[in-house]
Amino acid sequence: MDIDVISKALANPLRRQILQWLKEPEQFLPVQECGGSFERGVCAGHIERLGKVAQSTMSNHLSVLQQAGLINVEKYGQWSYFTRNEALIQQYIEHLKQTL
Amino acid sequence: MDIDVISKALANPLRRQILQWLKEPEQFLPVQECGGSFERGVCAGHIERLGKVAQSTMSNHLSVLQQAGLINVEKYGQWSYFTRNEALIQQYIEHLKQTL
DNA sequence: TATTAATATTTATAAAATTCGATATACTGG
DNA sequence: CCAGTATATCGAATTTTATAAATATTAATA
Repeated sequence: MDIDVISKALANPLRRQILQWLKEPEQFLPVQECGGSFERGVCAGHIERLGKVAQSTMSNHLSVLQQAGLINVEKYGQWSYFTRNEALIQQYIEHLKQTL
Repeated sequence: MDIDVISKALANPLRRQILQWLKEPEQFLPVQECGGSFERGVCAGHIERLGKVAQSTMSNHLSVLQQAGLINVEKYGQWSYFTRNEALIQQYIEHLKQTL
């Protein structure tokens, strides 16, 4: 758990927003467009359409979150499915409680 | 409580370190150099000596923390005494627990 | 009042982060 | 193999952040 990398990843409103989208995707996305469920997570394309930035920009944000360990990626075919890393998120909050 | 400003203030290792120094100053500073106690907080000069950066740099970091509301300043004579804003820090952690 | 000390502000510069278009890669279906 | 789709990476432009020297401000003191 790299506190510095995580803190920097969270120091951006869109990246924090992405984590919220991933928390309750059904609240933001039509489930039928995602193969009927979000079991595998949310694919990059859908996240891109929620944020109003270029595809490469969103891809970069997802990469930053991933490098911080805050989200996980699994690839199925041509899609990348993103999910929150709840364990690390909780660990980070716990760390802040102890050290901040 | 401006989450974005706070998150950005915390996205810097030295600023997080400053919060730690202010948490337990007696662990880092000789109390006799501070008028016998840290009741008023820690003055800028001592914080500057703990961090190995220029005076203006540290003053700027303190200003960023202050603008985020994470620390408070009180001036006595020519000194500025800094203290943690525990309430806001806890509020921020609580906010993360709810929204992150 | 002149001097010194503590801190803040200004200014300049360098480094890092953000954004996006273009391109590359990888997979799918025909 | 080719065309289309999804995603990642590269390169450049722009913005933000970090740093420090120089200067300004404010208070204490000789």
